[in-house]
Amino acid sequence: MAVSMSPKQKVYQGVLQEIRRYIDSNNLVPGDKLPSERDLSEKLQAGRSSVREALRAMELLGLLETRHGEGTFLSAYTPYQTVELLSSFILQGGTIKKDLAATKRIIEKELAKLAGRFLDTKDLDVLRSNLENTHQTAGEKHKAFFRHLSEQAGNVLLSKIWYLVDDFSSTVNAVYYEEGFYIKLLDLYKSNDIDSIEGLFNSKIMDRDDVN
Amino acid sequence: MAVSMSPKQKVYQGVLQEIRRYIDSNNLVPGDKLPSERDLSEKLQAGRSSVREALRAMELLGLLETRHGEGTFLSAYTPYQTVELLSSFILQGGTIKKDLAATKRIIEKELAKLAGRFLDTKDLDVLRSNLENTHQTAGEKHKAFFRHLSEQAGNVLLSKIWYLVDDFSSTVNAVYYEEGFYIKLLDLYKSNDIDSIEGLFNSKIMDRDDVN
DNA sequence: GTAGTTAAGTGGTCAGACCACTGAGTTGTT
DNA sequence: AACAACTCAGTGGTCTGACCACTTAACTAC
Repeated sequence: MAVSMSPKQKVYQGVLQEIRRYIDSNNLVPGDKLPSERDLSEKLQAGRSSVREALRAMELLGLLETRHGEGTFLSAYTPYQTVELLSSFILQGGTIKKDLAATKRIIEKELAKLAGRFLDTKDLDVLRSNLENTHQTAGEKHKAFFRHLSEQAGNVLLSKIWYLVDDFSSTVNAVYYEEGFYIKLLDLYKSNDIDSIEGLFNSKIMDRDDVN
Repeated sequence: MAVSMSPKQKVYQGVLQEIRRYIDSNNLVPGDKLPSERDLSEKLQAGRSSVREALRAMELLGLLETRHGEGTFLSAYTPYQTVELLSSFILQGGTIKKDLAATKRIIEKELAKLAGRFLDTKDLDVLRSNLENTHQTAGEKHKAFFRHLSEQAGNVLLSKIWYLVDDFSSTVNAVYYEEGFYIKLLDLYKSNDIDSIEGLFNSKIMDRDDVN
């Protein structure tokens, strides 16, 4: 366990850092292969079990994917397992819930404004037909709606943050806006009135929380 | 490895489920103690290392807390450390650099607006004297300024996100605004004109990037 | 050439051994 | 009796070495 560590950090946490550094310095992208567990164990001078603890944790977070007999691969962030696990621990505190909802709304507002500059008629059609889809719940529609917006916003970082916050938010409850909200937003897009988006999002609370 | 499992589920995932079920059926609340690793290992007929992989993963998610020599305890779910880890991964990648400044500005804007509702005269004095500190670079002043604001904003999650974005941003170049910007913001606070903050941040580009 | 076999590499899992830390009981001193 | 020091069982932290299961590619036999 020679992974450098200042205080009483656990070995697996040190391994976590090292793996992160490795990914960074080698410019690995999703799909790329990581060294084998035995390799890592030797290079980092840590037991294989410690290396595995780090890898398993990262796997659960959706950061990487392991294929038996093949190896461990960096994966695009797919939070499925995380969501599923976290969702069963919902009972907790109000502060977090409040922060999540507020932060999510802020980010969605800004994504909406950013995207507004790039949306064309086709995009608006997609968004509208998405709202009319009867096979989705309101929560799913919301997600699809803003996913599309985030793709058009031209700010990858903000989009990723949205994914993250939205994901965590989902573990608490499905948050979406009242139906008229999306319509109004589309109207603003159509009339190219980007400046009014701020006001729309700041208008009185219109969130809906699934009872869950 | 007798934890019931349909397909080729890994043992640690089965353990995860069982622990979840245990918590549920025993009505454990944050602070309660879980069975020891050896107990779980025996009860679930799984190797201790597998049990540990599950526990470590849950720990990383912030679902539980382990105290050396004492045991493993259920903890209140705080997504913040997870956010931190995931963010560090999200922040890797090429095109993101150019989004950093924009995202940072957005978050700072919202923090400024949120904090505006809570700032008192003393806070304003602190902020002002901070600007007049001659021992700091413009980048340091900026950081201190918004750190204070983030503390007053009352949204821990958004603050955390700011920290991360700001940190990463620092590794690229020091980003701050022109001196008049902060003064104007303080004036808006003094006159309690929160609504104009949006406009201030959206006004023409006035960022300064250190060449670094 | 193609099908089947083999071997190396890799993740999956387990058992057992120590170490380090905590807390409660035990002992010893005053 | 009160308090300090010690002891020890319980628990997490870590490592090692051993197998098993799966994948891939090289090799062999036809």
